[in-house]
Amino acid sequence: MSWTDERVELLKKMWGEGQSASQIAKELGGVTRNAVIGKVHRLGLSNRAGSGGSATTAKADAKPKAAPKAKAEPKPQLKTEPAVKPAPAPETKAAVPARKQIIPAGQPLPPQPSANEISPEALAKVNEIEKKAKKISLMELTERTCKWPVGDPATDNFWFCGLPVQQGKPYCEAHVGVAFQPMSSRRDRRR
DNA sequence: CCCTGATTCGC
DNA sequence: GCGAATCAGG
Repeated sequence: MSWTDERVELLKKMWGEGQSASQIAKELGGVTRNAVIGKVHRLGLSNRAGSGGSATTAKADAKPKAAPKAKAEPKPQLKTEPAVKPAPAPETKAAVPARKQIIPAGQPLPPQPSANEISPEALAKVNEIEKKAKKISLMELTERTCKWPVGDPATDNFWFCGLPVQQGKPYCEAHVGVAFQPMSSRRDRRR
């Protein structure tokens, strides 16, 4: 794969939007994130518009041989929020009323406050991965384990999914699928 | 361990 | 110019 105009365009666009190199690479296909980063640098747009913060940028030191070269080209651009809204994480749902079986083990209805319609596909997916779930305990939760609760916390039939989370999200892909619905999951019921 | 971007250097 | 390998930080 070569860097055609279109691919470069997409690269620029995504980079400008703050997408990570790996995401860009994935989107483009046929290239690794290294390639993307390399290209980004060659294009001279290494620094993104004053992003607040993360990035390990500006680090050219402690390296054996390296001529410090500062190449900063201010690139004006508007940054539009990608609309990544944090969703309420169920996490530690403490309060378990005296009632027994609140949640049928087979069908998790976690954080959704209001009745929420979840696409059947997503649900099916969840049920499937549920089998593969690592079924970890609260103590075993880490930043990278899916924190989707399954079962009744009041019983020992309770566990967390524990599969690898989707980066930046508290859940694995399948659970992200049901936790974050596009917005209107309603199939327009023709009326 | 997962991810990020940065840099170097052989091709 | 390209990008894998490597580095460095979170």
